[in-house]
Amino acid sequence: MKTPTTDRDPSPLSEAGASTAAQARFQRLHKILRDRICLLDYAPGHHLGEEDLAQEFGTSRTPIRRVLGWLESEGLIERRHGVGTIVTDVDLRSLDQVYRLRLELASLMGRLAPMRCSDADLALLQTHLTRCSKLRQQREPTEFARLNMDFCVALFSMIGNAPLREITERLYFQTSRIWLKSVPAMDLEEEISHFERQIFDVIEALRVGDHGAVGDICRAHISMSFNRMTLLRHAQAGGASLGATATA
Amino acid sequence: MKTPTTDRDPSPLSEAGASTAAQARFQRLHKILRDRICLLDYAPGHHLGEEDLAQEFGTSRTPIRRVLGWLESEGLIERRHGVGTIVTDVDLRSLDQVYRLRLELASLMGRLAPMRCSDADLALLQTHLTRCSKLRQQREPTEFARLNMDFCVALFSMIGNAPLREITERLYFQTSRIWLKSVPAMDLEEEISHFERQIFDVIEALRVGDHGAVGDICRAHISMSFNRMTLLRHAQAGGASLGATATA
DNA sequence: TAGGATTTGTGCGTATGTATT
DNA sequence: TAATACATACGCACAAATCCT
Repeated sequence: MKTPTTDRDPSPLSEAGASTAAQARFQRLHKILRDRICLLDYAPGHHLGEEDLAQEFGTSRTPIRRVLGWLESEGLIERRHGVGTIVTDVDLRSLDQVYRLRLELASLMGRLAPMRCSDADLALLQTHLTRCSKLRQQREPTEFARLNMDFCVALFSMIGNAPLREITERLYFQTSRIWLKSVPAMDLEEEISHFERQIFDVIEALRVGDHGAVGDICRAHISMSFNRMTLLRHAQAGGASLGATATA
Repeated sequence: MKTPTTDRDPSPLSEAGASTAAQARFQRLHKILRDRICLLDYAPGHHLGEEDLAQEFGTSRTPIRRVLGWLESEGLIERRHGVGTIVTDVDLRSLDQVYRLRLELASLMGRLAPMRCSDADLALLQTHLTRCSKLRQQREPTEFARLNMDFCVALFSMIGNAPLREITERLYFQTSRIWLKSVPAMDLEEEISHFERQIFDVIEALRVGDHGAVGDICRAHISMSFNRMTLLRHAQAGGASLGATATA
């Protein structure tokens, strides 16, 4: 009765509202720590002490350990007995395979099943477009990364195929830090323009009901973003200037 | 030095050997319980008591709870405070989305990255073919399901793209029970023939180095197996005979 | 409706493993 | 090399939640 039988709800995650207080706390702590990691508040290599977190959130170590176990399964942290819990490092080379897979999954986004898109969902995406316009003046990379995260989470939640939805979100959070890490050497103005265009195009595709196009748009932007960062890495390695022009 | 840098090892699972005793025990218990669930030794609805399992394996509840948490994230069990831990139910309708996704991922198996296939790997698949021939006489569904599991795990471990490898295996174990559950009303002889053909074709494709064909073969067999079970369900629902001929 | 039995979640002290001095 | 410091893993007792009588 609470959830449609065609939509399995395997994990204590899943955006479906938590029924118990314990599950609600789990989701809250998970989201907080995940965002801190993905927004580089906890940089790669940062040490996460169980005792410290327990004190900060007013619980014992036990619930903290549950959250850390989940973050470990998502590849965001690494725990070693006797050593500690540290935030995993991210770089383009090690996450190349994740990017290749994300490209293919993006194509399936709207084709495997129709997007679940209500008018309220479209309105939410519109607010993201508005936020993007405002951020153009501020030029704060972290806030821009947060907007990107909010938009992607909102969009992914519309994916009709439940397992594809979970996997897509999981892989997104595995790679999202790379962009923010690369920002200092990138053209922020150009990045904002690309992203604003993506939001606009996705909304347009959803409005006319072309769900397959949504996936194609996302795939194209993932691919281009990855290529921009790859070129950047080559430019840095080659000692070229960090200007707007990057030639091979 | 222990693992190539291009192959991330996020979870305490990952077939990579466990370095510590605790991780080895985790993997061992996880595999034992997972197999019991997927081979219907623990049928859907079966109650798993933490205290009982702790006693059986000679540990406290803590390591057991870690394993159960992982099995829950894989969708094989469900835990509820005050109620207990029960094995999830599986049926074709609720896992329809998983099947659709598995079809698409199968296509990517050998195309996203080359299969990692050594001579030893090929020899292992040959033993599966031999086991299949022997099982033809025995006609024991559970042993046949175990062979299918061993073959799939061996094949999936060759997938070059690491995240695709993990996801493919995860989704396989989410659906593997359905076949064994459907066996009593199916033509076992026909199922064995189909599977033997799949093993043979996969080995042939790997031998000639056509990695893309491996995925196509798997996709075709997943699709046909799903269709056979779907027809079976319709036949049962319609009250038709359970004979070999099933016409739409 | 209330109370007891059962089961998972939590809290905390201890054991074990690692790194550094 | 040995000892010390520190962090995670473990084991046990208690709390909270659910179900049945």
